Amino acid sequence: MERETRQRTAIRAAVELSDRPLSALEILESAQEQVAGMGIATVYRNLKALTESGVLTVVSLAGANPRYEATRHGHHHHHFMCTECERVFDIHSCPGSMLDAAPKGFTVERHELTLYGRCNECPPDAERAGA
Amino acid sequence: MERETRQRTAIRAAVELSDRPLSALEILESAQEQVAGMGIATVYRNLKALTESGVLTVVSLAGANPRYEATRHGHHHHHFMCTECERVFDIHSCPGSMLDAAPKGFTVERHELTLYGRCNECPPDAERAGA
DNA sequence: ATAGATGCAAAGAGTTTGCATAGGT
DNA sequence: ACCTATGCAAACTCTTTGCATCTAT
Repeated sequence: MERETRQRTAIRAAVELSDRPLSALEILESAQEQVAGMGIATVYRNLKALTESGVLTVVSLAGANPRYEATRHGHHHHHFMCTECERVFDIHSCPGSMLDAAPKGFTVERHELTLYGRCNECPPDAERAGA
Repeated sequence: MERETRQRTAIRAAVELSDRPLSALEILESAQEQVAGMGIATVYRNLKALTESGVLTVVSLAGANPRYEATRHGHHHHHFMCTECERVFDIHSCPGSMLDAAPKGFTVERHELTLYGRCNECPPDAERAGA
């Protein structure tokens, strides 16, 4: 990662200016607003490079594609995924405890907690039906 | 899902007799010990049918392929994935609390917690180096 | 006998990679 | 000018699907 290309700048900006973790496709669409015609391969290559250099962090989710966020959000947190719009949001807390709940002889290195539900823009069905 | 074929029986047995959740490939390999030449498509088709009929449950993991387990383990639990051998194990506890940690206006429907580390057969590097 | 299930191979989604060319430095 | 980064397309992994054939009932 040695050159400051328009593509790299746009990709980095897309992630760093977002208030939530973005998927590769969301990043492509956002970055294409700055650099029309950008290819998806460029996004993946840069996400990989920026992740390896520590600028970005991968957010792995159960049953969903990876999302990417700026590492500066880097204080250990978890995520919420909306089951309707599939957008992912940060949540700033952690069950901290119980991480020694693994069987004897097992060593816990890290953990991922993901909440699933409806975000504030996608009200649950009950609410849509009612008043 | 109407017929009791040798393939379906072997697939179901593979999952139900396992003490941990298995991936589609692990299930194929296990089931092929009973029915040589079984195809992976048959595994996927049966996993889908058995899941829809409630016999099996999908275990979605962050950053890994889905695993499958018998639904009878069905008392809400979480999982541990070994970062060395990639096998997944059940852990029978849950952070229960903090599930209202989502932002205002968000509704939590469910959650997934995954621990990552070394299982009892894959000791961490430190331990391998030392005595 | 009949209709669901299987195996194979092709098709899809998401991601990675090879190669010629464009573009930062 | 040099060499990294890009764009395109092909390759890859995991999963799904179409189709002819097999088989449980």
